[in-house]
Amino acid sequence: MPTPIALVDVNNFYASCERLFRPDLKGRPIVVLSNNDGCVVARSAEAKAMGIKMGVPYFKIRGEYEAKGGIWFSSNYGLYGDMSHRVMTVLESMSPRVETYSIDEAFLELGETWAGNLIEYGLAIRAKVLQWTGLTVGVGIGPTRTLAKLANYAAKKWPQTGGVVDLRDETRRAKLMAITPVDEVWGVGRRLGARFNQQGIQTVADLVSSDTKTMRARYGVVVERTIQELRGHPCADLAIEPDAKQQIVCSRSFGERVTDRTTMYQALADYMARAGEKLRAEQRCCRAVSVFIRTSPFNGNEPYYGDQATTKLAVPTNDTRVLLHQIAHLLDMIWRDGYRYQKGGVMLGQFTPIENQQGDLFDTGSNDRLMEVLDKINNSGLGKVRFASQGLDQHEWLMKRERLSPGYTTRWEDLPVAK
DNA sequence: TCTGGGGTCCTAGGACCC
DNA sequence: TCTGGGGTCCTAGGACCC
Repeated sequence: MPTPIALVDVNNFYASCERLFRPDLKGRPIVVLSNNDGCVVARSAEAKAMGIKMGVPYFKIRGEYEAKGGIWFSSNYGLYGDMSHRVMTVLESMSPRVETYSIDEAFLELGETWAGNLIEYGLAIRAKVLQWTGLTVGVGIGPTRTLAKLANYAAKKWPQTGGVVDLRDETRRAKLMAITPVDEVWGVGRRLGARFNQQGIQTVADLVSSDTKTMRARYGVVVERTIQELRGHPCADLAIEPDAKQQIVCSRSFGERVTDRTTMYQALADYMARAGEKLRAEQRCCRAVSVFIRTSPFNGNEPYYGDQATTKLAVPTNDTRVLLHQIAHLLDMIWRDGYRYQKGGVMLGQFTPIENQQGDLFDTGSNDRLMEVLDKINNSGLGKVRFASQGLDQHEWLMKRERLSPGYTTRWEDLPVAK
């Protein structure tokens, strides 16, 4: 019998974070929008009940939604990141082995202390997270991560479970699977779901009872693993230590269309500087540097254009100046006049550890100190040092965030005041 | 007017090597 | 007449996740 695993996630995470500091919004529908206030990326229970769909462009629902009293916020990742950290800290106090899976989810290995009493354990987790952070979590328990995910789905779907479901019992599992659509399974997205349906696989039970060999031949090894996990055979361990990143991407949709090369260059320089910071935080150097630009794929009235260009550095680097230096010739390779660009970005890849760098014979000296000082200043919260190529203005126009909530937990000036 | 950002893994095919 | 087999690395594309 494999060690039981719990999947714990925060209900309506972003929307709950916003409401945490705005008790006056209790009972009101809340949605949080993506960057540029584009799509709906999180919904409160009330907004879900109104039928607001995940990922829908906000302008399509705005009129009706606001007429019905709906509230919206721009994404406040500083706030969500900090609240996430608090939740994870509580979870780490409840289990010695925790895998942070996303900003609002974690897998916990359940030790012997709690064996046989896992519903109570789940309830204890909920109570403690609520008391310490004010956020409500759901808990799904099973012998594999995929089953823990499924249990978590059930805990959300049926409130009478009290927010905790244990799927270690096979009879219970079979009952749930028989009534759960196959596309609720972790790893089955829209496309696979549609192909399964076509093949007569409608429920999770249908998938579990399918022939493994046939499924592997038809859909590949990922689907085979999913089936094994649904049968209770673990195919992956908990990833307690996150794997080193294999690529770093910094990209944004623009608040306004970009039509001149100089502006595009500044935007890319801005992303590149950010990518360099992330690279150094990972303690890595990179060899591959790419930039990409594209017009909107949604605008039928304009021709679409998008392309990317990559260069391989002779010597791996994490020096922002070297990275910035690549932009001009990469942009030359793909820039076309006459288009209204909607998005641009940079990518870094082919990483090597920082400590065993091959020295550059012709290098005039190490730049480590400069980058270190730069990062320290920029992380101090006291001010920002920028490269000239990023432009002198702060390009606030690059991203729209019309309704950004305060940094309640991350800025002294924004601390909520108790009355 | 208005459609996110940042990742992962797998597979197939081509280049290249011995 | 007749044209290997096995391996690696890289890239592009497709699928998925939150």
